[in-house]
Amino acid sequence: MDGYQPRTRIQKKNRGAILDAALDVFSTEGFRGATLDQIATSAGLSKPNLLYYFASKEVIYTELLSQLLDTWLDPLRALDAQGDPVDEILAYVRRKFEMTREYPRESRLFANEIVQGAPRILDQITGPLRNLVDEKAEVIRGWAAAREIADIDPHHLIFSIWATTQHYADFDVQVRGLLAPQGDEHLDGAETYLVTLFRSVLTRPT
Amino acid sequence: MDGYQPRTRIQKKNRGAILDAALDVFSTEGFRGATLDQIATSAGLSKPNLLYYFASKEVIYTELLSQLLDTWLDPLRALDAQGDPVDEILAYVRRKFEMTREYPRESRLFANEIVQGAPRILDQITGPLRNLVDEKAEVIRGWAAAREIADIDPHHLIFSIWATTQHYADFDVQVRGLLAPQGDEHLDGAETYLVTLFRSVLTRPT
DNA sequence: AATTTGTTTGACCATTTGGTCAGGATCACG
DNA sequence: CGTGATCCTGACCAAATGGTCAAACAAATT
Repeated sequence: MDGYQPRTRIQKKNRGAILDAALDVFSTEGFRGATLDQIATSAGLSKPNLLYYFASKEVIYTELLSQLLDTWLDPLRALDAQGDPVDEILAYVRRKFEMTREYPRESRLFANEIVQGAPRILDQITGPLRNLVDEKAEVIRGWAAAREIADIDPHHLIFSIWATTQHYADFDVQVRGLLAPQGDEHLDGAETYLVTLFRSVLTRPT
Repeated sequence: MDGYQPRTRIQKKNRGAILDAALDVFSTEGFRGATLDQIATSAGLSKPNLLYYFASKEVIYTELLSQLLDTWLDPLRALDAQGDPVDEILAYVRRKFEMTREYPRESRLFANEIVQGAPRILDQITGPLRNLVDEKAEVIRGWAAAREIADIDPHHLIFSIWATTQHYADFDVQVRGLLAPQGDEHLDGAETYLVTLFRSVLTRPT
């Protein structure tokens, strides 16, 4: 997505620090809400110095987004048409959940972007994402047709997997507000519940 | 939440236009991303005129949020401990889905606020929302204990209902991008799917 | 050590933006 | 019709913000 290679050790360090700080700020403030000063300070740099490494605010943001999208699709890519249908889909649920657990900031960055109409990522959605989703939806449809899983719409199944897993990252503050004084333990309960939820609908008698 | 009563017909008209315009703008841009000029123009007023009706940007925003939260809770409030457990929960799913279908902008406004850490609504969440959720979760727990529904965690059930229904409003642009050239028809498929999903987990053999 | 290359900064700028204000226009009502 | 209340606007302001630039400073390289 971006041909840039850090040339020096300082570049590597500072670009990394900037992207990490930017992820913090963008994911909680959105693109417009974030300021270069915030990002710079959080990265331990001055604003002009930050702009020495990245040409503009926009460039930092799109860099983050494109880095993100790629790893974001990995769990779905790994869905194997040759495997056991129920196992494969439930394994996908688990991988997706692990992802939001491991990378909640990335999830929120993405959520911010989409909720606001995906102004800078729409082509990625109707392009690569759509291709992958259509491909895997076809696999799932095949399983349903062969009666290896219940007869359900693959796209809506995928949407519901995304929605339920990402919810714990994107709406984290609400979830914690409702479950306090629990800490992170609820995430284990969530995973168990979600696997049960999807196993139920996949294996439901028809 | 707000003791204001419009005194004249002009006030009624203009305050209404402002709130409607503000809902458009805030729900797609977030609080910081929205500008008073955008809202004023979209409402057909000048900026100073807008500020004649509302003291500040913040006031417009919080007015919207508090109006919203109240109606937002209605579907859950209607969950009746005396009714048939499965029917009650599935009816709740349908009501919640109707809500996001009818008020997608409100859903996105709320999503924006929560994703960004709920800075201006957190006390509403840990207060009224939490009370209601705890109350209804207790009802559901009772049904599960009486084996009238499967044994599942009520809170996670509620979260998954929220997540899946709101997904179609909050991630609307993504959903459409992946389902195009479909128009709004997918929403019927979504409702059918969601009812099936939750019926499956509620009635799953134990 | 000298020089080239890479890094950092303070000062600065133009634009955007939330908000103010004095005065003018319009409306409601006696 | 007159008058007080309501409504509206252009001009203005201070702060915030994305971004520039020349010059100082540090690292490598020879």
